[in-house]
Amino acid sequence: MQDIQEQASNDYDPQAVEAAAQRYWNEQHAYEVKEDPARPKFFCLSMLPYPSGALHMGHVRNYTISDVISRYQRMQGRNVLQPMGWDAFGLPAENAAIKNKTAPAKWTYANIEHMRGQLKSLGYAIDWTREFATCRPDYYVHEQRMFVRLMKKGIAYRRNAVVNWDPVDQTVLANEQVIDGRGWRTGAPVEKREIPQWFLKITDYAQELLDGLDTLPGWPDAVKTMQRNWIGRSEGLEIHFAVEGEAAPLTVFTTRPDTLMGVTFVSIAGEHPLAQKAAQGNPALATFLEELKHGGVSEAELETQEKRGMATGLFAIHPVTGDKVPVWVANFVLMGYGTGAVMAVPGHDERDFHFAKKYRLPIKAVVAPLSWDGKSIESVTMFHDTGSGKVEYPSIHLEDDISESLTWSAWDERFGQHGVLLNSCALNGKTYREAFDYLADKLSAEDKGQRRVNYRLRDWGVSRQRYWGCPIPVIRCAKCGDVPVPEDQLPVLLPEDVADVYSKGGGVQSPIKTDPEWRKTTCPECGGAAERETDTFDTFMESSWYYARYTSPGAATQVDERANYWLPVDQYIGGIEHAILHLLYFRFYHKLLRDAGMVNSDEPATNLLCQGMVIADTFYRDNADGSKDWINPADVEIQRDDKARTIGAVLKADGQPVQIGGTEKMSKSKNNGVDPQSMVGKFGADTVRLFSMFAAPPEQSLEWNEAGVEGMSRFLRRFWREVTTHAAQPDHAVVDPAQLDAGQKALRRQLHEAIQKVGDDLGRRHSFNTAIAALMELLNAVGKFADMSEQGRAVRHEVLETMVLLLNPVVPHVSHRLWQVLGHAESVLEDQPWPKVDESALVRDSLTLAVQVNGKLRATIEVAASASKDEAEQLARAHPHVTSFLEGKTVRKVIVVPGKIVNIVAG
RNA sequence: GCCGGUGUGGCGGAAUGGUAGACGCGGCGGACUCAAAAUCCGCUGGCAGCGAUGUCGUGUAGGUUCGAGUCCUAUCACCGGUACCA
Repeated sequence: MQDIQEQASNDYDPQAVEAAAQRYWNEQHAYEVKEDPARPKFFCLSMLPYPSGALHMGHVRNYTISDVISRYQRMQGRNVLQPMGWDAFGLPAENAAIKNKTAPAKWTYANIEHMRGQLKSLGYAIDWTREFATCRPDYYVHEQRMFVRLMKKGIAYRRNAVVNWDPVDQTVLANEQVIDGRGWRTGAPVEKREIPQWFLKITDYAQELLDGLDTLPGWPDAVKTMQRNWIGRSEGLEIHFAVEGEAAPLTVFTTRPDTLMGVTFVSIAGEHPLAQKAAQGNPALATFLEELKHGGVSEAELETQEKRGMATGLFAIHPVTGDKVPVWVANFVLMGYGTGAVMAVPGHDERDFHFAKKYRLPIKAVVAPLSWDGKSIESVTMFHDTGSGKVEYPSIHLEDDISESLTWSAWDERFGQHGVLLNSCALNGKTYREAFDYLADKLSAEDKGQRRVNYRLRDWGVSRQRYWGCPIPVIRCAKCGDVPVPEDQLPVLLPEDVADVYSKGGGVQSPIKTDPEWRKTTCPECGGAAERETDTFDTFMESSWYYARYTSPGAATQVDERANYWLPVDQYIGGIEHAILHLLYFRFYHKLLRDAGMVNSDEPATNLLCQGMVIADTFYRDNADGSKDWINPADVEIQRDDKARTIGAVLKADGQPVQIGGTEKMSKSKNNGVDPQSMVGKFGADTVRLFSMFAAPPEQSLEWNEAGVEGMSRFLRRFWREVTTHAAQPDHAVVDPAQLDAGQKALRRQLHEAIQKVGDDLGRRHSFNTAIAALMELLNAVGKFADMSEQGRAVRHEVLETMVLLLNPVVPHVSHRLWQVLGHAESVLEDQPWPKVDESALVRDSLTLAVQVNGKLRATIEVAASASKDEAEQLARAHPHVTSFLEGKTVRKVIVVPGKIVNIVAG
């Protein structure tokens, strides 16, 4: 006790406080957990980091949110699991290896060592005994075993798919490596190339993934909406168009069969076999198809490029009318989506409309809106193709109005809407639904089509032509085809010792692809010579099941029975950038685990929190050549005018001005990154944690600002001083509510209001910034509270002791020490129960009501807490500010919201 | 292009349809100090006014409501995702 009192009298020394607390937690194994059926469990999971080299503020934010929730939940009596691991495979390791001429494994392991130390300095309540790196064979062996089982089930299969090809480096490029249509390293124009790839049939689970979203009230609506749209369920018809001179029909999918009679051509993808065939005798078309191969494969690139097409010379037969319609190749039709062919209805589809106008293809109106600007429609003309090159557009004729603007000469949104059919023979007068059902029945009966549910979602391509990933456990045998590696031969090891390849300047192509020996093996079925698959898995594969592995450290199988104690995850936290891909694969893989009998839940996580980015100011100077020198914010001083507005900035080193470049995501390229480690060294982990929780609500972007960090440090020092000063005073009495005077009651009420608010903010709203603000207000209040009477000191003691507990989830090191300063034995504070609200302390004698006249605030009044609506109204109407506004007016209505406002409506 | 989100003082933000700007930063004034730092106290959205107070104000334009930062429609700007960055 003596040494505690001595230390307590000293100023707050974060380094000493944090080292002591962390040492104690380690000695106590405070955050190592086991399954305990007697207690409610809470699995708090953050997205595992990629070991890029150094912890960045985005990590700190993610893991601090997770830590605050974890510690709070444990104080609620839950058995909390908070694990950590490393998403250790990935492209950056290969890029770094090429640059540094070293092996990806070595770089990765060194980064993990470094970042683990950084994470530990932040004092997270993590069970480190469960840590793993996904690049280790004892992790990925389970992934390989699952894959060979999925092959046998038909969930994993191989087919061709298009990739970005760099013709100079002779490698496949990731979408982010394609910049303006060129390879980032070589600058060569990128080409599309079809290669065989492994896929997982996520589309078999499309409906379940869609329906499952309705069982996740704890997920943000934005994420669920994005996933719904991504899955993109649509109901429509599959329609077969016979092709003149071809045996096989052209199959299209449409959600608008009601517009079938408006089809004036059919569009197909450049890679479509029919286009390829047509090009054989058509040099112009062959050249065009060759041109379509330029550029990358990303949707953003494909969708924003100019819409282009060319006639194939082939004709399709309209399945109802028997008319001939031309078949066009169009660059916006993609082989990978649906059937690679679409029926074109330029009268009622915007994209087809623009395409038809550009290539002077006929436009036919077959659906009329029910009304136009509220006017009823008299008639709609069909198109006329005069044959002289002059095109007349269909037009709508309204009753009592003749206007040129109603033609199809320019697109109008209403052309695409449902309406009543016309110019469609037997279908005339039918609605969308009637036409849909009529055609579905008719085409099915004639074997020309059928009803179909289509999904936008495509199967998950898991092959990567890279080295630093989990080898795909398949053997290619000339005789037996693709044979899964037998389970007793797993894992297929990725060789880590490839430093030689890189030191010689190699590595642009995968070392296991360039090594003639690695692939050699024998076929497990026929025993003949065979080759291994040299592709590796997409790294989303590892990150799709890591959460489950945390529950079963050391298990010989992928997971064991412990998984069902911990799963599903109670709170998942990560960046919004993962809203679709990772979070969809994560949900999909959980269903694969379930169907393999390994887990018994349907969804992997019940609650999801998506945090925003960490951003910072940018500063630069222009170079003579037009490039920019980016300057780190730490080296810059802001200049202000007399109203505190920013007017400029100078470099601290030379005092000369620098340009201000706006606030952007922290990145190396803009040199606006702030190193968490240096911040911890300067201010301590608690201050860094406190700032990252206080500066913004978790789902918004957080602007790093060092002056703000200093403010947090100031708060902790004041809190420290307040507690140590109080603890140095003589013993305090116990609070006796009956004896409290008005000032003591007011402070105590503020405390209990804070308990209520902080609990709600941390536990339910995840509104950490407002919880901290409430505690700052409480500290301001206790700082002004000069009452040294016995009950005064007792109230102060209750406030400070409670604050230590309320702040513990955010600043656990400070709380750990101050708990002892307040006379308690050293302990794990998460085992203290969360403070309880004393309802009697919340009672108020009077309330402040806002008084409005016609919705505008005119006065505030104090009313007794027990005052009736009538009393409040009378008091409000008697207020002089109110009477002056009511002069000469008649009161028409008075709205009284108890405890809030009185609004007098007068006129 | 498409899908999702965000927009409030000089700045980060608060306000869960009911007093817009809590809390923090910055700024200004004061106390302490030989001085500075640290610390403490006070003020701080714009305009008008000595003041009481009035008036305007939540990207822009409309609308719903007794009452809108919050709900609806349109629009602009920025951010995230767009299937091989993680």
